[in-house]
Amino acid sequence: MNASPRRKELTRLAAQLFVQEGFDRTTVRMLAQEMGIKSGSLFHHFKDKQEILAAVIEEGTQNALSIAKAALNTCDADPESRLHAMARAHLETLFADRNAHVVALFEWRRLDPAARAHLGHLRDAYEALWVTVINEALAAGIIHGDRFLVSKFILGALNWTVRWYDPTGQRTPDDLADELVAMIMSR
Amino acid sequence: MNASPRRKELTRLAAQLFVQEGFDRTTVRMLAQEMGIKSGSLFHHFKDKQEILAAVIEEGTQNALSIAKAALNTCDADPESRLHAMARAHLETLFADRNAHVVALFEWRRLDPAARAHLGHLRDAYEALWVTVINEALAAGIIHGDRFLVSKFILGALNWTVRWYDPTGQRTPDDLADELVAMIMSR
DNA sequence: TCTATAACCAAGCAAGCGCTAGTGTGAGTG
DNA sequence: CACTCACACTAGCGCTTGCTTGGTTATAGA
Repeated sequence: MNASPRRKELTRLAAQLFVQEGFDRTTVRMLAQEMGIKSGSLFHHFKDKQEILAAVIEEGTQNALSIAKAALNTCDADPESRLHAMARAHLETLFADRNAHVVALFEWRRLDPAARAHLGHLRDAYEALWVTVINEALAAGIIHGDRFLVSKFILGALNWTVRWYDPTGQRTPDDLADELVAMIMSR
Repeated sequence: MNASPRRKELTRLAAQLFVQEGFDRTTVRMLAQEMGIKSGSLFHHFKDKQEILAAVIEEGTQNALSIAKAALNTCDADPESRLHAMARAHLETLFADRNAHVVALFEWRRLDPAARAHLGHLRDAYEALWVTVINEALAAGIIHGDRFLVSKFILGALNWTVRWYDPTGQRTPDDLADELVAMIMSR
C-alpha cells in the first residue's frame, strides 16, 4: 500500500495502542476508535491487522537507521567518538520513536514470515553499523572482550532502558549513553 | 490453591506454551491438550487462566531467589567474588528455568493487579540482593558510576541474553557472566 | 456540471474465546 | 458396604474477534 500522510498518522496512533495494550489485545475496533473512524473503514487503509504491525515496525527501524547514519557522518573519526555517537543515536531514536521501537522489540514474533523477512533485512542493516563501530573500538583497544558478546551486552543494556527509563526525570538519553560508554571503557 | 506435584507439572507445561505462543495467543484448549486433558478439566486445577500465569511466574521467581541466596552464601566474601556469584546465579536460573523467566520478563503486564502486587514483592526481594552486591562493588572501587544506572545496565545486559543466547552452542552461562563482569570492571 | 476516487459507515458473519454446569469414575476411608 | 473426594468428561453459553459486505458521502479535476 501507499505511504499517504493519513496512513502515517494512523500508524503512529496504532503504535501507541500496541504499546499500551500489546498487539494481541489491541482490537481493530480499538484502533478505529482511536483513529476516529469505524472499524470497517480501517481496512481501506490497511489490508489486515498484520499490515498495521509491519507498518509500525518499518517506520521505527527506518528512522533508527537514518539517525544512526547521520550521527556517524557528523561525529569525529576516532573510535571513541564513534562509539559515543552510536550509543547516543540509539537512545535518541529509542525515545523519539519510543512506541514504534517498543513494538519492534517486543511484538516482533507476531509478524508473519513474509514481513519478518523483509523487516529482518532492515534490522540487519542497522546492526551492521554497530558491528563496524564495535570492531573499530576493539581494534583501537578502548574496549576489550569477545566481539560477539560485547555487542550483545551493549545492545541489551541499551534496549532494556525502555523498561525503566523515565523521560520526565532528570537524566537525558545522552546521559545514559555517556554513562554506559564510560562503564565499559578501560581506563 | 495448593501446590500438588500434578499442578507443578502443569505449570511447567504452561510456561513452555506461554513462551512458544505468548500468553494471549495460548488458549485454554491448547493448554489442556498439551496437558493431556480436556479444556474443562483445566479449571479443576486453576481457577482461571490468570492464575496459571501467576503460578508460572511465582515458580520462576522463587527459584531465582533461592539460587541467588545459595550462591551468596557459598562464595568468597570479597566484593568481586560476590559480584561474580550474582551474575553467574542470575544466568544459571535464567536458563535452568528459562520458560518461566521469559514469561516473567515479557508477560508481566498480563498479570492482574492483585497478582502483580504479590509477585512484585517477590521480585523486589530478589533485586534487593543485587542492590547490596552492587553497592559493595562500588564501595570497593572495582566498578564505577551511578549506582542506579549501573544496576539497570547490568541487569539489562543479563536479561537480554534470553533473546540471543543459544544453550546448544559452545559458551556456558558462566562464560557469559565472567565476560560481562570483566567488561565492566576497571583494570 | 459531471465523474472519478478516496474515505467512510452500519451491519453482520464465521470462528474462536474463557469459562460454567452438570455428570461420571475409580481409588481411598469409615 | 456406603461414602467422600480428586479428577476428568461432555456440552455449550455468552461474548469478542478479525474481517467482509454493500452502499453512502466528500472532494477535486475536467
